[in-house]
Amino acid sequence: KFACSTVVNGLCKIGEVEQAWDFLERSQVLGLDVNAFSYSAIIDGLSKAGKIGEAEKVFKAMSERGCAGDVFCFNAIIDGFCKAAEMQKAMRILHCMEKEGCEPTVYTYTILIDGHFKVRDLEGALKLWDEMIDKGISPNAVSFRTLSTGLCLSGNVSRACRVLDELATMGVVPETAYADMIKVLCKAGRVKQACKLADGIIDRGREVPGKLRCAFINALRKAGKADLAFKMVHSRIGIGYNRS
RNA sequence: CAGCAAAAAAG
Repeated sequence: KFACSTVVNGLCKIGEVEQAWDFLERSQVLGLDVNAFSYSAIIDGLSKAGKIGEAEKVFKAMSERGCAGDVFCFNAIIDGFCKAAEMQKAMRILHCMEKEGCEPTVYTYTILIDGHFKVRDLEGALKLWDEMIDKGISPNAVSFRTLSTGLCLSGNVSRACRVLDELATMGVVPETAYADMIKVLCKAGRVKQACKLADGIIDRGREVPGKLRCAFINALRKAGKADLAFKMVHSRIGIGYNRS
C-alpha cells in the first residue's frame, strides 16, 4: 500500500506517467487499496505533460472508484487546467472542492492566481488573492512573488506596492517579499522605485541586510543599471534616493 | 522527510 504509491510517484517523476497508471491499475486489480497519494502523482504528471484530458479522466476515475480526492489531487488538476488556460474549469474545481469540504490551501490559490495572470486576467487574480486572505490563509513567499510578478510585469506596479503595504500593516510580510519586490521592480524597469523601496525599508544610516543587498545589486545589473549596481556595491546603506 | 504552486546568472 505504501510501496505502491512510492513506485507510482517514482515513475511519474521520471516522466513515465503511462507506466505509473498501468501499475496503479494492476495494483488495484490485486486488491491493494490505491490512495490519493498515487492519484495525485499521476494527475500531476499528466497535467504537467499538458495532457489535461487524460488528467481529467484519471481524476474522474478516482472518485468513481471510491477514492476521495484530497487537496493534492485537486491542486494538481487545477494546475492542469490553468496550464491549459482553461480558467473557467479550474475555477469550477475550486468550488467543487469547497463543496466537498476540501479546504483550498495557499498552493491552490497560488496556482489559480498564476493561471489568471497567464491569461492576463488581473482582476481575477486579485480577487482570488483577496479571497485567500479573507479566508485567513496567509500568503507565503511564493504566493506573494506570484502576485507581485504578475502585477508588476503587466504594468500594475503601484497596485503591487499597495498589496505589499497591506501585508505590512497586517504583519504578514513573507520573508523574501521585499527582495522579490525589488527584483521585479528592476525587471519592470522601475529602478528608481526599487531604490526607494530599498532605502525605505531600513532605518536611516543602517545597513541594508546582506541578502537584500545582493539581490538588489544583481537586479540592478540585470536591469542594465551597472552604474547604480556599482554604487550599491560601495555603499552598505543604500543608494540614497530617499536620503540623497 | 510517499504526492501539488512561483521565481531564480547567489538558496
